[in-house]
Amino acid sequence: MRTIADVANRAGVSVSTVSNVLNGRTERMRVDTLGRVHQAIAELDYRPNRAAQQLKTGHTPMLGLLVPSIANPMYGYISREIETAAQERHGHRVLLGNTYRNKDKETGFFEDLLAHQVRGVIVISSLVDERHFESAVRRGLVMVSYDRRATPGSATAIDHVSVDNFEAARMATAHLVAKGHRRLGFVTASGRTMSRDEKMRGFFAAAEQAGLQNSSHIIDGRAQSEYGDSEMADVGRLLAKRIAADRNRPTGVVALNDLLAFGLLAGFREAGLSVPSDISVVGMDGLFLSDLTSPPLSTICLPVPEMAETMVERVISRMSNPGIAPAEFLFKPSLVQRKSVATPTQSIKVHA
Amino acid sequence: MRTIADVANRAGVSVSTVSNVLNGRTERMRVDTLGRVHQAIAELDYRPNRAAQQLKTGHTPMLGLLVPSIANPMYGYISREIETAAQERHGHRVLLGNTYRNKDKETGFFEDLLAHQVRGVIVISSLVDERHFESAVRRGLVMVSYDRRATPGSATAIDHVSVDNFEAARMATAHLVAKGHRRLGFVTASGRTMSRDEKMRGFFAAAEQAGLQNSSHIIDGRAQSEYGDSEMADVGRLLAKRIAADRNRPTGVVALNDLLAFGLLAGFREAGLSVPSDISVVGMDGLFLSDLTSPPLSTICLPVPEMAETMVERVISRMSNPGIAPAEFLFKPSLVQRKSVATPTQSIKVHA
DNA sequence: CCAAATCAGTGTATCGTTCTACTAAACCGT
DNA sequence: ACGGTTTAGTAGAACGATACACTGATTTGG
Repeated sequence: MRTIADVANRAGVSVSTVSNVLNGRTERMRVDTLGRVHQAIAELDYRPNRAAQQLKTGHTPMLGLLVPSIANPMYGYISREIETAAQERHGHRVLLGNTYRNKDKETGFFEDLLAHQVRGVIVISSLVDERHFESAVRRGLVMVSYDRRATPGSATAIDHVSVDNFEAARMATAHLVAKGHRRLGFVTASGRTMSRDEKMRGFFAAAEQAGLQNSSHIIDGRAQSEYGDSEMADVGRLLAKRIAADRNRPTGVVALNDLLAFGLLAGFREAGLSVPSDISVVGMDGLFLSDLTSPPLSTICLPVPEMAETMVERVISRMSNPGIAPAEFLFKPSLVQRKSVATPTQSIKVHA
Repeated sequence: MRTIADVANRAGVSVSTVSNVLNGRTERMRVDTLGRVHQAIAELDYRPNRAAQQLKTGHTPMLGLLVPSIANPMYGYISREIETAAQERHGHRVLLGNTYRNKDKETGFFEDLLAHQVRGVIVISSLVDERHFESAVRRGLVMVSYDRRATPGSATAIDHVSVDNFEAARMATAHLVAKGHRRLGFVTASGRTMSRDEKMRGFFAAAEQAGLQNSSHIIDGRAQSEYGDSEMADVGRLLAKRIAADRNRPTGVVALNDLLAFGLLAGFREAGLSVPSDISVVGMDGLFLSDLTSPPLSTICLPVPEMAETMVERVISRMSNPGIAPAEFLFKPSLVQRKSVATPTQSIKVHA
């Protein structure tokens, strides 16, 4: 590895001068000196050692990114957008970690980031209890959290970026109502994420608005694990069978997310129920895969690239300017109608 | 941030001694000294500064991971297994990059890894032309490449870990043959990955073996981009329509990968063809999603966790022991039969 | 009982940068 | 011609760890 001293030698200047050109302090510098330094850098194919820079300056162009599981297509999508924005727009690399929604794994990742002097981290879809974030934030981590709302009581300085989950579920539910459904279900894996709670509230709000509070229910199933990707679909499949067996079942259901909806679609098919003629389904997320199911899934689409860009922009600007107060960013979801929702038939109990 | 000197002060020893306990050189050390150091570390909540360690030692417990797009569920799955193995079994963190199968992005990532003194990198599914790897390897990167075979001529010291793609496609094709299919297609997005070439060879080998070389064809379509996740499915959908319109179409097709197969399934459905009664489809990858399609996809399953573990084990051991010669690791795929393959009906041209 | 060996540490140069404080030369105005 | 500015750099002390070469005390062997 070449060092700054090699460059200085070859250019016939001091290391200070090389450092100055490296850091753009070229105002008081003769053009030919500048030229010689640039040439020496090129000839030696020199690149500054980040570890040394970091030791000296205390920071490094790197971001942490925590996801429950990168195998989950939704988190994969978000992560791609985040990494691309961080890299292309801000020159930052990203350090990825799967947390499996495990508190110790999250804490361990924060410790490592701190040890590596990485000061910015984006946390995707963690648990409701955010107390283990506090210590890390107090020790200097700049954090933006996705898919959670700010906790009113909490003093922890964290940015929150999220889709309006209440609105997302409300829209999905209202869509079903508009299509004539009067018996509704909200299908979810039991778990403890904040977005889930918001969505349930949105579902009930829409049901109530339509005067359907008595015929609207939560249908939930416990997943094997908390982070769910294949598990999420498994829960959907299982619940579909439970729903199919219920002679008083809803005519339309909204699923916690697309993955769960995929499981639902598979489960209904296996149970002999056809979507949408026997039962309507609407998902949430807007995965590209939701266009490929049978039938193509009507879903609530999230503005992922915009949210990703906001998250990256926030961590990076808050790192360089600690004065910026943490804020909350709520994005609007949108309904994409495909083929999994229809007007309910009268012959609902035909199967019972 | 606490430093090693703070710990030394509090424990009443020299920094050397603290460094010694940090690095496990405790043989010649009185238990009480060791105890005092440990206590001081705990009391101050001290963690060594990685940047300083790195500057001194020249390495850091970190790995690079390059994928075409982490939004692709297959790469997400592989990445999750890699990150988990690296972290849990070797204490290494992973630096992720999306390459979009772009040479400059790959090269840029290598440069950054080198600048950060990260010496190990796993490259997932890059292009056939690996010449831009050479310079990085020469400059010290320990590389393992996934989904490519070693290039016989090349002297570049790279490990290759892959599934036996030839065998995978051969198995898929043989499965179709065993079910009675006599007109076969291999559906692919045109692109220039090495695994694609291997798979095509496997397809033809199986066809020839069955004496079907004259009724077996490649069906390919150009994708919008080279890295394809949603694009891959789009190609499948498009090609499905082309196939459906062909009165002399194959009765069974094997798809380059599951994502393409998903597109195929959707496309056939839209074209009014039913799988498997009108046409059989077999995928490759064994994504968890392939169990959720309609019909559930018969596919060739890859031993992802084992391959991921091997990749991680190889980078890490080759980093610490440069004497180890690069090698090639070929894993065996396995057929998982689901519902997308059936015996061809006689009434093939019913639709034409 | 004394030299050699062992024990239990310690002093300090070093890794490759950054950046503040300094300086030597050239240029002014009077 | 002289002091003061400006210009165009340079010297060197950090940053926080590591590890080689050392040392002063204790133990051992003959």
